Amino acid sequence: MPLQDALFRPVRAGNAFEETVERLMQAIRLGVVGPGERLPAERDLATRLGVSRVTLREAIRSLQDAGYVESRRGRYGGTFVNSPLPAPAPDRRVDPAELADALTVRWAVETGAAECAAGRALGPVERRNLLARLAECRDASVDSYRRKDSRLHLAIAEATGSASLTAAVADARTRVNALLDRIPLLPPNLAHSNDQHELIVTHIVAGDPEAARRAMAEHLDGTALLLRGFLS
Amino acid sequence: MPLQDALFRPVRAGNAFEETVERLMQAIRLGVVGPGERLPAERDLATRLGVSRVTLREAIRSLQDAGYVESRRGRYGGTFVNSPLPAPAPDRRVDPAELADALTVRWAVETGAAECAAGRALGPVERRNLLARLAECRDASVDSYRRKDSRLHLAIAEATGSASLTAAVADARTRVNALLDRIPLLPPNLAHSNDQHELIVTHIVAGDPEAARRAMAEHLDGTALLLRGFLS
DNA sequence: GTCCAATGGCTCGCTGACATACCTTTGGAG
DNA sequence: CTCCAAAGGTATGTCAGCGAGCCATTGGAC
Repeated sequence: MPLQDALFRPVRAGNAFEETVERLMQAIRLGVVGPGERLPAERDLATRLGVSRVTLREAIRSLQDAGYVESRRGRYGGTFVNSPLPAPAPDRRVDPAELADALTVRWAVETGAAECAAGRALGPVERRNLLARLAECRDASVDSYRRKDSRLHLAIAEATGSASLTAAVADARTRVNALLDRIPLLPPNLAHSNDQHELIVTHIVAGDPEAARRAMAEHLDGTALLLRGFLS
Repeated sequence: MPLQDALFRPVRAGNAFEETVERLMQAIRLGVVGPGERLPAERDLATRLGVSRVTLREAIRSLQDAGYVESRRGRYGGTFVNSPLPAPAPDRRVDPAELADALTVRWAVETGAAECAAGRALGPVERRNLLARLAECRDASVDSYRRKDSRLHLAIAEATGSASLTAAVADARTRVNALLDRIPLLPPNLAHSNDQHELIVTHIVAGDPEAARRAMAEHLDGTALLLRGFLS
């Protein structure tokens, strides 16, 4: 029974160390902490992540070894994200079930987020955040595009005011990004994406939920088609 | 920055024992394992949940103490869900932020699931499952209504074919159900719910994503309104 | 120049959780 | 009647992860 599989899924996705590495990688790959920027201090971060400082340090150490971050001691020191970032790990085989599953959740949570965000009265901070991310996306280089794109989508999720929904969008994007890393990023697609982004944000800012959701759905369908085309 | 709060959230929701208890309670409260039914065998369940049998047994023990299950030894023994179930824990204060957050995720994932399910070619098993749950819901007593209702909504999520989305819907419902337990369940609302359920399932079976989504949105808005009315 | 607060780096003992093995109970098969 | 497979019940040694404390380094404030 698949329902029981969904409910009796593992309570832990891995050991504390592995999950911590995943979280930090997620923050870096989604551009939440960009190249050159600093992670929160170890003591603070360990508390937020609910792991011991020892475990967090092991995780950071493995990111250092992989070339993602560098640590500096002393006051005003910290752990900084490298620029440029190392290339993602080499391709593994893609499980078609994982592809379908990831695209489905992504589609559900992101269209929901777009519609939700458009249905709320946005504060000036949220509105400015959206527009800033949109602009960054338009100006982004091919190298940084995936991160800027993710930041925009996360800004939309944030605009719903729901931390859980934001987290869900982040997780969904992380899974889809891992798949996107296996296919080429072509400038025409990129330009098309930017047009769609503009449309989505416009509808959200204008407070038109239906239109925002439709624009987001179309945008996501584009990526999904691309992925399915290259990977299956 | 709220975005970092969402990403640097705790890696563990509690210790292994607590999370295991939560999972089992979730399965029982959502009606995935109904009164009189048997949980999977300890060795099997421990493997699926990714915890040791010792930890699982501690969790089961605490459910026994709370009156939710009973264990019998010997072949054809096992751990069985009690009937009737004990009343849920007494009311605690409701955090308005938790209310808003829970309703937002629920709305996003469930409308997404409904639309997604309607957009797929359903197999005969899925179709029958949907209709069976719908019927059960209609015939349900006030006592068992919440469980049957949850089963129907989970069946819709299952019909998307995505295990992750199903899990997300289960989690969202668990949170919302915890809130619903604090307000009265009135027969008129129940009848109205059933009409909406029928509409939703009809649209899904007919393969009309837009309509399915709209019907689900309306259904969820009803519950949300009720909750907000009673709790804030 | 000196101080010091904030940061990363390190160590050690304690506890929760795990893997594994074995024991006990039960009810149907033969 | 006997046997035994499948289930719950128990005991033990090991280790990951934690908490807490201390050390080392750094650069701005004064």
